[in-house]
Amino acid sequence: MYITFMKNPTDLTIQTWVRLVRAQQTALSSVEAALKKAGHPPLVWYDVLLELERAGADGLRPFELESALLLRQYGVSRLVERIEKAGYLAREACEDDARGQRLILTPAGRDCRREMWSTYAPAIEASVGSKLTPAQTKTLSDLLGKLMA
Amino acid sequence: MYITFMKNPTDLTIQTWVRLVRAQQTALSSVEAALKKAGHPPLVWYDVLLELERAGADGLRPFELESALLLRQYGVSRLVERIEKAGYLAREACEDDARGQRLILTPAGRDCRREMWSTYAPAIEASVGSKLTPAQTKTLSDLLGKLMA
DNA sequence: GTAATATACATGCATTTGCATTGACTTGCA
DNA sequence: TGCAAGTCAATGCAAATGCATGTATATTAC
Repeated sequence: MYITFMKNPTDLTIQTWVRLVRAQQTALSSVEAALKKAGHPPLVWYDVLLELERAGADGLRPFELESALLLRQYGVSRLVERIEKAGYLAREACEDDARGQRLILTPAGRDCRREMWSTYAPAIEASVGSKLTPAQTKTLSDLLGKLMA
Repeated sequence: MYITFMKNPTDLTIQTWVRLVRAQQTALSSVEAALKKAGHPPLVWYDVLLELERAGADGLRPFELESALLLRQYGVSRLVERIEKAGYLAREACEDDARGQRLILTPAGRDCRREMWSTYAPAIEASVGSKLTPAQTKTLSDLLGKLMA
C-alpha cells in the first residue's frame, strides 16, 4: 500500500491549469479551423505525415507512431487506415516481424504535408508567435518543458 | 480583398507551439485518467457543474454555458441531456424567453462536483503545481494569459 | 401588424473515438 | 523443442462528436 502525498493546488496553480487548458484549446481550434477552411485534413494527419517524412525510406511501425504522437493503439490503427485510403501512406510488410508493418510516406503524402504547412505555419504564428516577444516565447517554451518532464 | 500578413513562425515559436499542445495533452489526459479511475464522470461535467454552482439558484441558459466553456451548441445540448439523465441538473422553463430553458444544479450535482474535486485537485497539483515553483507558475500563468488575449 | 430575419435549442445521420477482445506472431524459458 | 506469456495490430460494438438541418420563438424593418 503506497501513500502518495499530493497536496491541494494553490489558487495560482488552479488558474494556471485553467489557462493551460483554455489557451491550448483556443489555439488548437483556431489552427484546426484554418486547416479545415483551406480544405486540408485534420492536424493529426500532419503529425503522422511529418513523422513518416522524418523517418525516411524505411518508414515507421504503427507502435512507433503511437508513442511519438501519444495516440492510442486503436487510434493509430484507424488513423493509418484513413490516411492510407487517401493515398498518403503505404503499408509494407515488415521483414523482421511478421506481426508488424512499415508505414511509408507516398509522394502524394509528402505534397499534402507541404501544402498543409502553408496553412499551418501562419496559423501557429498567429496563435503563438504574434502574441509574445521572442524572450517571452523562450520562457514559455522552457516552462512548458518543465511541465512535460 | 484583404491582405493578411502572417509571417512564418520561427523555430522557437514552433517548438513552443508543440510543447503547448503536448504539455496540455499530457496533463489533461492524466487528469481525465484519474477521474475515470476514481469512477467519476469526464472533466467537462465538472466544468458544467461548477458553472451552475457559481450561477446559483437561477442557473444558466445553455447558450451561456456554451460561451463560458467554449463548447459547440449541439455539444451543450447533448451534454446537458446526459448530465440531466444522471440527475445532476434540472431543466426549468425560462420565464422571459419561451425558446430557452434554465439549467439548475441539483443537490446530487453539487455533491458530485465536490467528490470530483477530491480527485481533480490532487491531479492538478501533480500535473502543474508540483512541477514549478510559485514564481514559475506565476510566469507561466501570465504568458498563457497573453496567448489567450 | 406582418413579413423577413435572427436566435435558442434539438436531432438525424455520418464519422470518430473508446473499450474490450481477438488473431497472429514472437520471445523466454523449462 | 514446445508451450506460456508477451507484443503488434485489427475490429465489433457502444458512446461521443461533427455537420447540417429542423422547430419554435423573438426581434427587426417596414
